[in-house]
Amino acid sequence: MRRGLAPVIEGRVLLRTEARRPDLRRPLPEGFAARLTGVRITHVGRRSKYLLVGLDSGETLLIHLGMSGRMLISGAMPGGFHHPHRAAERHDHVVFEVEGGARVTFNDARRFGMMDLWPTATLEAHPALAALGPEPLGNAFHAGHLRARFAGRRTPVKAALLDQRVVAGLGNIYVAEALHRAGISPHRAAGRIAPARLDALAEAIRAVLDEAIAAGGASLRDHRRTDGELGYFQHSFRVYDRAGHPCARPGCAGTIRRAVQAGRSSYWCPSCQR
DNA sequence: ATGTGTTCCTGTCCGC
DNA sequence: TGCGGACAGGAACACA
Repeated sequence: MRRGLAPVIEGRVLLRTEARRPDLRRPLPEGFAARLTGVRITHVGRRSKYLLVGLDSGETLLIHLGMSGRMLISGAMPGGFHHPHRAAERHDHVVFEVEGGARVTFNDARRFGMMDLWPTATLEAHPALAALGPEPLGNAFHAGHLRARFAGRRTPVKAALLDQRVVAGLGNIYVAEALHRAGISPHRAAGRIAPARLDALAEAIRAVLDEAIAAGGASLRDHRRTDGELGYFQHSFRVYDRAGHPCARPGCAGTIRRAVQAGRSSYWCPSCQR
């Protein structure tokens, strides 16, 4: 999403912002639309699952998509193309009009998304960001980090990887796919994984995320790219949403299973994930 | 401290 | 075709 938005909005002025309802999951901050009108977007960044839109007003707009949130670009598109604006649709909650003719619409059927404004100077102290673990694609994330964070923990590794304080930005799909690639059962206690297997896990996490980003994400139901197109990483799933199918690992004769852990579906191959 | 279960909201799919 | 129930990519919160 960041890669789709940056070429369209970075360096441009927000001419007008319309909040079509006062709240998403939580209330929008005081004066939301006014604070996002007549300000220039200096930078489009990301931390974990939060989009960070830096403004020359000294504030940063934080955006989380929740489960069903989309950021859709219309009007002036990257490369000088023009895509007609669409009529307002159900669940279009926030509309950004950008200098140069682009419009960005935040649509979120389930309204689990969030937006907030926070001073850029103290951004890392924002409650949603302060406790986050390292970026999985950054240098601070490696097997040694997992070893330290998993030490002594008896919680299933699936739950530990979904904990954003351990490593930032992994969701249910990418945890399932990474554990399968690393040959680790989602039920295994986090503190009982041999160091060599943590090497494989850290590498599997990076590989899954790299491939998923290149594919534009996974569009199972709700996810759309900023141009409205589907991502296609779902075609690369080896276990997620594949209960009853044969394991994709070469030479493995297992059958993918599904079980609920901590309220979320887990998918794994009992034969090659231990 | 560390773990699990519930909740927010709407849409879709499946079985009857 | 209609209806009820299960389920959905997240994360805050209550509680054991």
